[in-house]
Amino acid sequence: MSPAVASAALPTSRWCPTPEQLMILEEMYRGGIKTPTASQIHHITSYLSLYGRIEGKNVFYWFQNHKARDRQRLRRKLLLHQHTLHLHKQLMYHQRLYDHNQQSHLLHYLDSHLRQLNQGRVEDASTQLLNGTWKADLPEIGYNVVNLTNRFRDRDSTMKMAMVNRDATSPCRGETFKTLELFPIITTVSLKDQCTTSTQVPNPSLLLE
Amino acid sequence: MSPAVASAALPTSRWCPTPEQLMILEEMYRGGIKTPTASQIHHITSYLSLYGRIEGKNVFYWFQNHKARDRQRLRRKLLLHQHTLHLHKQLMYHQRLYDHNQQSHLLHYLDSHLRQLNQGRVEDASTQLLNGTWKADLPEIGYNVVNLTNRFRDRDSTMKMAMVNRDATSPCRGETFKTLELFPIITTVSLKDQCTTSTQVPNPSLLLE
DNA sequence: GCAAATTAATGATTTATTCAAG
DNA sequence: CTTGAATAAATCATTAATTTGC
Repeated sequence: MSPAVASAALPTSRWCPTPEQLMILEEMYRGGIKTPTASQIHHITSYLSLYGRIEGKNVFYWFQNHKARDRQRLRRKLLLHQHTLHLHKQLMYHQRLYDHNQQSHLLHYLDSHLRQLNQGRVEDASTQLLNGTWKADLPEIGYNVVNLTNRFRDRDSTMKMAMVNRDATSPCRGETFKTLELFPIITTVSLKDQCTTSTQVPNPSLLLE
Repeated sequence: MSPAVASAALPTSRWCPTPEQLMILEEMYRGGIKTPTASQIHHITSYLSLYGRIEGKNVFYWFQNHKARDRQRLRRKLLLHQHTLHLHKQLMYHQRLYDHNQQSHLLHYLDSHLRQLNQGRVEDASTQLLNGTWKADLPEIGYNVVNLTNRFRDRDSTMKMAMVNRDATSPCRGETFKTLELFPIITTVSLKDQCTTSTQVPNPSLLLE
């Protein structure tokens, strides 16, 4: 209970660094001193005594804690980053499902259109779909399909198995709506009838050489 | 079908920029030229002719396309960022549920312990839980509860309503396991009985002043 | 504004791990 | 393989900072 020998009234139970001491310690840490040796601790202590009461163990503990908490902060940051990556993977997976679903709808839409166009002819819509001749009939839709297919193929190829061998008109075993709820981002696939995409010759007047 | 006037055999149907041309074009684009004027196009074209066959319309189209695709990339990046934010919110929400669940288990565990300790006394476990006197009986658990409570409070306060007024022993309406699956981060709550916390004097030999 | 209560920060301690020497 | 020093990690405990209710 009684304070030590000749020390003045200092009932504080633990060291509380003065701002100057703290500043100097942090500067030293930044300067590269992470685990000071005994003699370093001794020197630092005697130097910091100029700014207030301090013991060697305080310096020792300070560097110990500071280093540990530095690492801790770093680790936490890393973990958060990993979380983000993990979530990003999930995002990609769901977007994949979502895109596939969009593509399915588009193909379905295309198919019904072709059926209407082709009624009476020998070649039916499915054949047209397979051999690609439908593009001539509905070029603007063709563009969108190609576009979607490309985007679909571009994504990272994990979870590939989830996408193959699926009926074009069936939803992805019910996961579609969950996806839409979770990620309400709309991949704008314009289906409006802007049939003016004929391959015209470009004619900006300034191109004449 | 036939090639133009005096041009040598060049059956290629479309312009294919040489690496040098591409580099120069990109440099110009980065330099600020997004939609070059007619004269600019003319100059660029004549300059790039040094590196390979090129026409004014190629330059024009290149800038047109590059600008558009730049915008597209930007838009995609923004969307992705929004996705990440959204997912991060979800993470926080689920972690919140997860933590609360942990806390519930801990409280339940604490409660049963106190019931055992208190059998025969007037003050029952629930009362002890409420007024805080249980900390004297089980200090090491108390610390963990406080710790968990702190972490629990730390999170962002969206979805706060989901957490309040919940029975300490009931799971969070079944969402708990989903959370655990999605985010397998373990909040290590050590419940071991280390009651040997006598305050020993630290003794690294180098600390003697 | 202030005082009590709560929360965050961090000093101090203990425990676990690593690694070199024998 | 064991030992022991060094130190990293985990934990405990106190103080600074803040929130909260009046």
